[in-house]
Order: sequence, then C-alpha cells, then structure tokens
Amino acid sequence: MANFKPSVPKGTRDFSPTEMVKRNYIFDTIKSVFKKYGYQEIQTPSMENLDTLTGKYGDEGDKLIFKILNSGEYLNEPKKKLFDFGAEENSARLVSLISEKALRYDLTVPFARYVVMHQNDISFPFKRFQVQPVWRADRPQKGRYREFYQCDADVVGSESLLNEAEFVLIYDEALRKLGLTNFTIKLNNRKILSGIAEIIGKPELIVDMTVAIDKLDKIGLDGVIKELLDRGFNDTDIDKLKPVILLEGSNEEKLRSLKQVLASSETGLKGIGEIEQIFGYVHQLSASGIGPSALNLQLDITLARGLNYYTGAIFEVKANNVSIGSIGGGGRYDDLTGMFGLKGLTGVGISFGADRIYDVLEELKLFPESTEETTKVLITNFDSEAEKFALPILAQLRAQNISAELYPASAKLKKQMSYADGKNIPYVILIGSEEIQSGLLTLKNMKSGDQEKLTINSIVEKLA
RNA sequence: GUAGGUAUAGCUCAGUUGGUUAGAGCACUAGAUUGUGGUUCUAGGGGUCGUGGGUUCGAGCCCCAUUACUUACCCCA
Repeated sequence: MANFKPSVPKGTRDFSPTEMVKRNYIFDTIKSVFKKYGYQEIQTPSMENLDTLTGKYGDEGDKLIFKILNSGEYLNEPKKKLFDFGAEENSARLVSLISEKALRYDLTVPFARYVVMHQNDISFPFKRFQVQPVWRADRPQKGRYREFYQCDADVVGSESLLNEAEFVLIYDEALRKLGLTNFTIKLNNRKILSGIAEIIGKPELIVDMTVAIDKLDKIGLDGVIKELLDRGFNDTDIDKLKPVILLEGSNEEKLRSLKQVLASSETGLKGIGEIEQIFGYVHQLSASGIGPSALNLQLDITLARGLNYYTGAIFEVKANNVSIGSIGGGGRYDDLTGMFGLKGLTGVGISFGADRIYDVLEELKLFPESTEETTKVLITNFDSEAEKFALPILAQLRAQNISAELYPASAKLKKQMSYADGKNIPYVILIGSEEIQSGLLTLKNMKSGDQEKLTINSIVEKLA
C-alpha cells in the first residue's frame, strides 16, 4: 500500500474551494435567468433503469452509457444457467444479465421519463429546468469530460414558437451575464434538412447528409464532398447540395434563396416558415427594450447535431476564438415522451454545458475577481484565557451574520496570520492580555496592514 | 475502436553524445522577527526516475513490453 497513488477516474475532477466559487457563479447565473423566464427546478436520480436510456441516443450514444453492475452473486444457481451461452452471442446479452441500471447520459431523456410518470400532477405547458451532472463513457480530451454538468431548460406541451424565441434570449442573457460577448447562437430546423434531402430525392439518407455537412467548418467543402460520396451520394446530388451548403449572407438572404431551392418541398417550406416566425418573435422581444440590441443569432444550414429525436428547431451555441466545442445545444422534439407511452406531447429545450463555459471563461479570463466567498474575520488565539474571552465575541459576530472563525489552537501568531492570509480573510482580530484588560480589541485590515483599537460593538458595526 | 505524445519531489517541470553523490521553482517546516501575514534572506525534510524485462563495464537517458495519463479522429456539452 506504500506506493499506492490516489487518483480519480479519468475524465473526472475534484473541485477545490476557488473552483467551486466560480462554478457556483456559473450555475447561479444560469439558474437566475431560467427562473426569470418562468422555469421551475426539478432533480432526477443519478441513475436510471438501463432500458429507460438505451435506444434513445443512437448506437454511438448507447455505447457511451455508463452501466452499473448488479449486486449479488451471479454464478449461484439458478442464475448460473443464464450465463450458459456460446461465444457467438455478443456482450449485449451479458450486459442485460449483469446490469439493469445506468448513470444518466443527459437530462432530456430522464425528464421525458419524469413527465410521463408525473403527467397527472403536471399542468401543461410545463416549464422546468434542471442542473445536474451527467456521465458519458467517452474518451476524455480538451473540453470533454466523463462527468460534467448540464443546465437544461425544457418546455413540454406547448407548440408555440415563442418558446424557441425565448430560448434564444435565455442563451443571450445568461452568457452576457457571465461576461461572454463573443459567441454565436446558431439556429437551424430539421424540416429544412428533410426538405433538402427530399429535393435531392434521397430522404432516406438524411442522417448521412446531416452528419456530413455538419462538419463543414471543420473539414471544409472538399472534406464534406468526400464524406457525402462515401455515404452514398453521387455527383448529381452534390451539385444540388453545394449551393445549399455554401449559402452565405444575412439570415434574410439565406432564407430567400432557401425558399427557392425548397419551393417544391412542403416540409422544407414549413421549416423556413418556423425559422421566420422565431426570428419575428426574437425581434419583437428584443425591440421592446428588454432584449439585447445585437443578438448573435445566425441561421446555419449546416447545423445538424447528432440526436435523432429533434424534429423542428435545432440550437447550438459556440464561443468564438476559443478552441472548445459547442457550449450549448438543444432543439424541438415532437414525440420524445412517445417512447414512454405518452403520445402527442411536444417538447423543446436547451442545454448549457457548464464545464465548457467554465473552460471558456477561464481561457478568456472573464471570471470576476470579487467572487470570493470566505471568512470575513479571523480571531487569533493566544492562550486559553484569550480563547475564553473570544468565544462570546465570535458568537456575537456570527449573530450579526458576519462569517467569522476563531483559530482553533493557540499556535504561533505568525502561523495564524499566515492562515488568514492563505485563506484571503480580509480582517483579523487580535486579542491578548492588553486587549482583555482594556476591552479595546485590535482590528487589523489584512489588505492595507492598518490596525486600530476598537470596542467589540464598533467592530461588529464596521464589519456588518 | 484508430493515431500520436507524455510519465523524474506533494505540484509544475529541467536533466547535455549513456558516465561518479538526482536538479530548479512553487508548496511545506523552522529560523532571521518572544504580539503580526504578503516581499526578502537562510536552513531543512521530501525520490525504488510509472512498472517489468533487455542492451551496456555503466541506463533517468537507448530498445521491447505493459499500465496510467494526455491530445487528435469518430462522436459529443
């Protein structure tokens, strides 16, 4: 055991006090905006039944679900017989025998499960937010963790595109409150993507099409074309796709040319109509003075996102000039609860990736300095007599809601001062025999170094 | 799953063509300072050089294997 080196599983982190202050600043900011728009908080368990999660995220996603091993002895009779299967059977069969629970992979699917279970207690439309960790058995890399926090807001039971528009404003407001200004909110619509696949005559390849064109800014046009060819498109298809992929200009210009391209696709036109309506709402909400004057909202036809349950609007937020992936995403899903037996309920939601936002704010040095949350005053401890004298003072300070602590041992003063300094405590009260006699305590301002002799009451007054 | 990189003190990292006793900064402890932190100076503790093999008179350094971490791809927040 001597050489045992403690560590945490890869992709997970400890959060120390200074980090927690910053993290809570992010969580609190986002939560306050959610509340302002009428969302109420819920929490769901860290683990879900495995079959609640499987099949919701596609084949790739299913592989990334952390499974929890069942308790108990598998190899006792009669269970042992269940394991008597040949090598030709895959490990999926084994998983079903030894695992029936898993850590949540995102907050949307557990929310859908929640809505179905509590449908009789919920009045629709139901607007909820949720800030909790999720887990993915991914290979960690920069900006990618195996345990990370999502901050989700979703509405179920409302078809109105006002919700979509408000999400744009929520993104904008929350990120600006956090000091971030250089970001882009990208908007697309699954119906437009379907329309494009329809026009080409290969609606069945929509997923392949979206996966390929989603990579435009990463691998460039040539890369996308190569990937499209690999995925079953031919040169004629690509000639039709090219002008759509390379669409440029303002949002209005893009919409105008898309309308022409998609003129014969009912679905596609519907998607365009939805985008226009969202833009209209956003415009009205912003123009009335409560919104930001310049929203970084951009129609991006290449935006696809992997989750296959989206049916309408698709969101993604990117921080510019930072080498970190998207810091948020979301969209409209018409039938998520259908998988749990509740049909015809539509939902739309967004998510903030808190850990990535943290990395972005850190990289751009956007954390405010004054986010310290520490003890306000430390009382030094000379000896048992001084300690006795200090205890009621300590109580009095705390009664006034001043966070205070007494050094718990009569250590050297130097040590006690270093402690206060290391913990960034702004004030120190020194109590020695002189102070006990006179009743005037020495209050030291650690920043300026100034000291003054004050009564207990005036100290309390000064620090309150 | 695929491809790179890294592994030396608690932390961040030096370490020359392979050569005697393993280096720095930070942090920690003590002293300079018997009632005063940050800056400074001095001293001290702290190492099986990831692990296992190999080459060599000699390996922190070269070779092979292995494990962990990390970056990129796939995918994603």
